[in-house]
Amino acid sequence: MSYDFRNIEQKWQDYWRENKTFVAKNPPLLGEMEGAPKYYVLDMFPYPSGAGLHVGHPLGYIASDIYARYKRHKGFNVLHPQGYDSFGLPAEQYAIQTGQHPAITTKENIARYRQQLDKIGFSFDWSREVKTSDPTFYKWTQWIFTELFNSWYDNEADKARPITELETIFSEDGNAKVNAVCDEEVTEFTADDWNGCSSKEKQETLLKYRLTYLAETEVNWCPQLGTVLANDEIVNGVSERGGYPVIRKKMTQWSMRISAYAQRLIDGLDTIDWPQPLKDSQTNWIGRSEGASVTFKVIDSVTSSGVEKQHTIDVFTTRPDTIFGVSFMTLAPEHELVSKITTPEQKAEIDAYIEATAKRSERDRMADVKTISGVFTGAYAEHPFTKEPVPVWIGDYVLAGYGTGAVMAVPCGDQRDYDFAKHFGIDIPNIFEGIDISEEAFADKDNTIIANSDFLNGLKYKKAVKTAIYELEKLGQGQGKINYRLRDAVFSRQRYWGEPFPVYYVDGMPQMIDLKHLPIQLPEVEKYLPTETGEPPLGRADVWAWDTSTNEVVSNDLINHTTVFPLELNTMPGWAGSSYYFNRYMDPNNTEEVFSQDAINYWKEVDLYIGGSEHATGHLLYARFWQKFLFDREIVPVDEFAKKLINQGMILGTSAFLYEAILEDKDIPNIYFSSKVFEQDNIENASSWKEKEDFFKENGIPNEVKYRSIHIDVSLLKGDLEVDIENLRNWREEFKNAKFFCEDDGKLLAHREVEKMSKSKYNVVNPDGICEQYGADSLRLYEMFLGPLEQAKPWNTAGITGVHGFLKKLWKLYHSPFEGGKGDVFNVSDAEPTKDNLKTLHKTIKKVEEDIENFSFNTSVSTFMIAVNELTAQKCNAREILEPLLVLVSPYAPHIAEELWNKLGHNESIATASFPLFEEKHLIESTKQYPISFNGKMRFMMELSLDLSKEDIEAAVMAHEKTQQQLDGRTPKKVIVVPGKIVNVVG
RNA sequence: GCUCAAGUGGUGGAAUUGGUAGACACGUUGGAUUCAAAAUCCAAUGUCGCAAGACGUGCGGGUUCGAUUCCCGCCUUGAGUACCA
Repeated sequence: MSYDFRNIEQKWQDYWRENKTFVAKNPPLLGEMEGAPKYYVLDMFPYPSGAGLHVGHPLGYIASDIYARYKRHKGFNVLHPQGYDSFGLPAEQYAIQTGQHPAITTKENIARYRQQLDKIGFSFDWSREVKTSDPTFYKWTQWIFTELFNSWYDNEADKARPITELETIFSEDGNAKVNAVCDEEVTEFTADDWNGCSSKEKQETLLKYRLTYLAETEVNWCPQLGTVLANDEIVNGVSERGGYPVIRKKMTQWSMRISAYAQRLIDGLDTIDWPQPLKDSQTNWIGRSEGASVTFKVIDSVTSSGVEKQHTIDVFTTRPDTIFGVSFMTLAPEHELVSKITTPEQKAEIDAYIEATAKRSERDRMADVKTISGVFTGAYAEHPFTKEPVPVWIGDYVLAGYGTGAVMAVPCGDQRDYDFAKHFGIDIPNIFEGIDISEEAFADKDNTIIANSDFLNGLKYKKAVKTAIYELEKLGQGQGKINYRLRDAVFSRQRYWGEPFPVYYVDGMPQMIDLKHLPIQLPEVEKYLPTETGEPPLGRADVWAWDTSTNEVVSNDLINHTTVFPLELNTMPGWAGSSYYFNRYMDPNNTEEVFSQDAINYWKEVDLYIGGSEHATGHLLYARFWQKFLFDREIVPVDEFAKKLINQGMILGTSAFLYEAILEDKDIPNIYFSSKVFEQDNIENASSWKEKEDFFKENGIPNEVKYRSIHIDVSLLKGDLEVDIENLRNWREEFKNAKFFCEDDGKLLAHREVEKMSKSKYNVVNPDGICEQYGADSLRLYEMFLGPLEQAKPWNTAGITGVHGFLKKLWKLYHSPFEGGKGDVFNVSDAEPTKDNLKTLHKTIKKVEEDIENFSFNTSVSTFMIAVNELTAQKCNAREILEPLLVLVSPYAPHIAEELWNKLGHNESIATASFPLFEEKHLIESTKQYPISFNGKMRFMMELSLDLSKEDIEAAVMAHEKTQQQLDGRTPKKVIVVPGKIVNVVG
């Protein structure tokens, strides 16, 4: 009987499902897992796109599955769940185009994903499946939102606290003593002020403290998508999805006060085992910088509107030591003070500049960083120490969104200020001792000695900073400050296919709907576009009002603003559900709580999280934020959700291209060039090449033509390069009647390039086809064999024959009688294993165990191959060897392992078997002799076996032929003896 | 520009307390088997050289008896990030 992987794989996948082999147990129902340590292995759950899985998707899942299966063999109670991040834009876009409800598309896509995943033989506990778009799941997303709303951040305790405690403080002491993270413009009030406020006034004030709050914010608005985007959803100034332009726009939006957690998000990185590049990019994204805030008074504030008032400009600087180098100030064009301080003479010019900048998109502004532009406002500020007037400019190199949107410009110490000053002929005073600044600014902190700066003269950077801050504080015009780049996260999206907010509005103030009435389910709408009046899609719903007397969603017609109120029209962003789903897996079917305390205290956190690095500043940052919040509010027991994280590398596709002549005349058939003639004969530039001219003449092509390379589907290739012309003609219309300029042998060759695997590049390889042809075990082994898990690597299906051959050999090892048999009899005996058999087995145990613990899955596949080759050569059929070997292989190739395990007479799944114990004594081998390096000092190397005594080894060393030669009869001074190691013999 | 990671055969990649570089696999070539093909098996396969041998881990130095591995300086590629004051 040969290795019939199709039947074997189907059989065992059915078996696992029917026997609930991989269902994880929660306390108190642990059963035989009582007392076993827990281990939680998690994959980043997929977005179920319409395109289905390609071979790149399962890479991380296979790795985590191997680890999960290994941990089961090691006796752990393993939680290894899977689910779907099923809210998202593609389903909504599809709905807009087709009218199909996103829930239906999503359901279909999930079914397809599940089918594909099942074929690969993962040990997921599907009884714990979660879907973010499922009301039983988003009920808890809504609840966490209300918890955030009902919390504020206390800087003293450095944690989130219930908002009711803040109300108590306000009613007793006002807000003077409260040190909270809140909106900038909060004014001081006393207990009496507070108690005298109306309910609405109180709500307005509290909103400025809540961890999720409504605010008029400048947002990234994408008109084509009709929605707001978060910073991490924008790449190079255009939307990540679709690549549409993004503009700045003011809107009332829900925001999350993630900035309250900025420092803890940095500090927490030290406590978790995540890849350094990922930590770096989070640290970068949060962007902590230490410095000072400095207040400049505006002189003689007679403004264009004629009103006189003392204005001040606050700036943030990391270089307060350079304050005597200030020769001007720059405000962002959007700065609110600009209109107030501009002099009448400058008003026209300023207005023109602001208008010009506003028109430029974010992208233009970023692309064009070299051009220096700005306008003088006519106003002057007073230098805090010298009291000299400092001209105030506006310029678009200052960003409204960072710091205070204003800078004190020190041209001698900052290149941008320097360029600006040079361009507009502003003074560049030098405050650095012994530094020439005639060519460029001097920004090297370490070598700074301050000069021309009054009390700072002669000081080095660190001391000067301290002194400057001290002096500023004395004046009451500044203080030390830590600034973060991280902004609060906008939480509203103008979309249909997302979690609805559990929020209704009374008199314009948001009210939370209590947990017992959740979930608030998405209403039906007849179209998924924003309304004609620009409201989000939920504005189209007829039944979308909240009846506070019945606590039900009712028809909009009933809105009376006394008992029935309008509901929030926005929905939550994609990262809402993914920010806590890992906790929900611990107790996914709980209808009373998000998870029971028993469950969360048992599983605690994810032990191993595997996923792509593209989530570094999105999902992984938000999830850490929510976890810290839930920890503060004592809903979870740990404040980091994942102890260890691994980024699997991307699997790349090898795209195929043909060169196409760009023809304007529609009557001429399309012309495509084989890659070799095109590249080697340099067709693009060789205009007078005879053969090409003939070909062009024949086909009526003008000689001056431009070319481009176009993707063709990789499935159209025969072998590596050759294109199947017939199939190509049938593939797409443009090739039907095309002409092909081929190689001399008549072949049409494609040009290949490695790129990201994607449907639009026609380079995807589908895992289903691989499973069909080679089996899931081959796919699993091959994905691991390709290279290190973390590394990006191109896919090449051809190589899979290697691991497939290994599986066949493995099968044969258990079946084929070695002498003269037919090879179809199961042939495992109770014979004593030989020394060589034991050595091979234990070598393999050691290596495979080390490899799995180090996540070097690629090398253990080689180890298996070597083991099977050796055992075959040794004609080993001893059960004592072949049984543990299966356990080693089973995490990688579970189906074949189950089948052979079953044939060995086991009724239980191999998943319940223990990982074999490694015994060093079996690695004993006879003394191995290495070539010896000789360099006058006489040192020699030998690898010595373990079972020899010291005397034996010394005798072996002395008897060694080359040692004898090189010692030339002399006695060595020292013999370093370490059994099992290579040793030096010093002569 | 800044930060990080990585450079080893035709290809994917192995080897790090410094110790026979190229494991394992793909590909290629030759052979066996076959009417033929597929499949399978055997052999060869870093470069130059008939050979002996020499040279070889991006480049140039250094430490060492010995360097893919450690140190210094460069080059290249990839990823992330960017008027962040």
